[in-house]
Amino acid sequence: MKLSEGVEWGLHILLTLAWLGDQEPVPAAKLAASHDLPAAYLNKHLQALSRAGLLTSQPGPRGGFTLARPPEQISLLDVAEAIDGSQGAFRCSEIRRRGMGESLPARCFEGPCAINAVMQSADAAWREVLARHSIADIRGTVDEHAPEAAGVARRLFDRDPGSASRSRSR
Amino acid sequence: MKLSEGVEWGLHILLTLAWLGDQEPVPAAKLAASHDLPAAYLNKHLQALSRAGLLTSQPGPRGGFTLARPPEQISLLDVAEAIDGSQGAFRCSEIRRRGMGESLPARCFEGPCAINAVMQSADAAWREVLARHSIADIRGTVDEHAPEAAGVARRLFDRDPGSASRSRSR
DNA sequence: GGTACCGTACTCGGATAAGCAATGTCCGAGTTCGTTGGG
DNA sequence: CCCAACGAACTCGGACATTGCTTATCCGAGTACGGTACC
Repeated sequence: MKLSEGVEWGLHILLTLAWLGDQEPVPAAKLAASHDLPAAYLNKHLQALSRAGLLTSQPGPRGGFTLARPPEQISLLDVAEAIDGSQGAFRCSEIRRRGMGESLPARCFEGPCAINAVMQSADAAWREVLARHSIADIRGTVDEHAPEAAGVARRLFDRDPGSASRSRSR
Repeated sequence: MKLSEGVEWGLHILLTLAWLGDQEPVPAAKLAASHDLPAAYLNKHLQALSRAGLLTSQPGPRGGFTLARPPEQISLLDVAEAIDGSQGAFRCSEIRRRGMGESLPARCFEGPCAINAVMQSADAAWREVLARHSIADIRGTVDEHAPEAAGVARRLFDRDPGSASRSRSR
């Protein structure tokens, strides 16, 4: 069982966008540079986040990606499902019906497979934890232990309020 | 994120062995036939269960596999980890340190990555549910909804107490 | 001077290869049982 | 008749192909901006 590493990338990217806190689109190339990631591949995951409605994309010059919702309304589960798919880890193939199961009456299979039931409840517990935490929560925790991080992010993307040469600095 | 389908196989096989409830070894080929599974591949997973100490194997004629512990002491987590590995789903690659993270002081990285912390707690919740349920619990649930299943299993493996031609029936 | 048009540069978006782990298969080492020959 | 040695069959155990999915990359469609020609 292994989660796609794109989930980790997506979470860090969304955290970075949450730090910027505005609606200026950020191109994928700059987002990739912010964490030293391969730009072409990150683009793929950004599209998945866009399709899931977590990011809004804008083509053309001055285009890029912005958060589609406030960070408080984006849970870690949203990100994980957007990138890794919403299917649970365990998929019951009903092998209880095969082999010796074929000689059992149909009423034995009316209820759900007991093994599957426990596995699904474990999956639900996993999702429940992820749904409880939002990107804003992560931002809060990091700001507590590393207050400098938010400033570094804003400076990297020319969002420093102290600099007057912001609009046309490229 | 996808769990190996071998986990499902292993759970059903262990459930079948729990129904037999004795110490007579059962060869892999018969276990495979009981659920219509490819024998050669099932053998691979049985070896994993054996290495993990959940099954004991015995070579030679009249050899096979037996439960190494009573079903009450085998949790679903034991089976999942034996077959799919004990590594968690999320693996933090510390990308917070790369890119813009390089310009942050070292003290920012003393604490664990906040994203990783939440993901690990979700994994812990998943494991906790699986650790709470044993093979014996599964057997109890199935016996409740499908009481015929245990008998079919015992008959398939010549464990029917009513038949006198048990010892030398082959 | 103002306005409309055009070319350019930059962006996302999806279609297209490469690598690797999970899946699936096979044959050899080891052990037990039945048989056979001898005492 | 009893015992010991031998051969054969059956089992697990690990080494060897193959498939599918994750990872990785590229180029094309579309858009906004800047410059230029015209009114």
